Amino acid sequence: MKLITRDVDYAIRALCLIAGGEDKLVSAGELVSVLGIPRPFLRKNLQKLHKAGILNACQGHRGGFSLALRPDKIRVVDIISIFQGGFRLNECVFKKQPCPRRATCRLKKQIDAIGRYVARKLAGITIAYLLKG
Amino acid sequence: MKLITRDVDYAIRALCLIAGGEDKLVSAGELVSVLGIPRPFLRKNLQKLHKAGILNACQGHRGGFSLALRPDKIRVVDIISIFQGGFRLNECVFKKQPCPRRATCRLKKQIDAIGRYVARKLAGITIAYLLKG
DNA sequence: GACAAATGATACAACAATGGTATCATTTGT
DNA sequence: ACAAATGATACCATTGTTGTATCATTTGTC
Repeated sequence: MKLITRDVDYAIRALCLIAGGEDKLVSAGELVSVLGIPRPFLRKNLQKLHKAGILNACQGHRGGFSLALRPDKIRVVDIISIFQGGFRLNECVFKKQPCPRRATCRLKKQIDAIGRYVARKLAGITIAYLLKG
Repeated sequence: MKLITRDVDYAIRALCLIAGGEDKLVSAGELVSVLGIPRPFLRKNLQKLHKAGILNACQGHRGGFSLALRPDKIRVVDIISIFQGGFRLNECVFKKQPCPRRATCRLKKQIDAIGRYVARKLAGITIAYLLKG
């Protein structure tokens, strides 16, 4: 039950590095050598960030990636959404049926509230925030 | 990234029912017929709750389960711990190495704080609370 | 004591999610 | 033309979740 999975963690590290480059293009190769992360996995994940509109990509020789958004507009909750198809801590275990008992629905209400809190917190953490440490 | 998995959900429902029985023994069969849950799975999970000291079990004819603790002493966070071997929302993705970059550790601090908050909330939800809805 | 109804223990299996590989096509600076 | 980069896609290994199956043991009832 990890909040931050590997792909998300890698993505955040990569975004921090790319943000440090100040609009200079950063290639997957450079990121791999700095981060020590499996290259094909990182490449796949960078492509996802590109498709999601977080990164600009330039193909060809001397190509690479740069941020498509300002670092203070890139939020951890968005990265999680990209890699997990939306952020929810509280998917109902019973998708079809209505919850069989009231007690469980009372639980669901609490879990929903916790989920909203976590999402709000994760929306407050941006790449800019992580950089200025 | 579900906070409540099926086994935990089933366990909570079962505990609510058993708590309703007021120290009467409740058998797996009764729980199955009320909850509509796969019997062998429920049985396995009830055994876990027994080993964890949440349930008393009586073998033999007319046997079954009863609560080993008062309903206000059984917390959702404990049930999660039993089925997932401890509650943590924030396992470090890099177990061996220290976190390679400071930004990531700054993230970790935030995630840790969120994890503590969630654990505290889940410790506030007890079987007694769910029943008195 | 025999029997049936219950739990105890344990091993196995199907499925999905996570983490990672491999390959080939395409683009582009030199 | 060539090399260095990304784009697209398919595949694979490991792990966690969600069960199933089996047999042994206990115990109330006849």
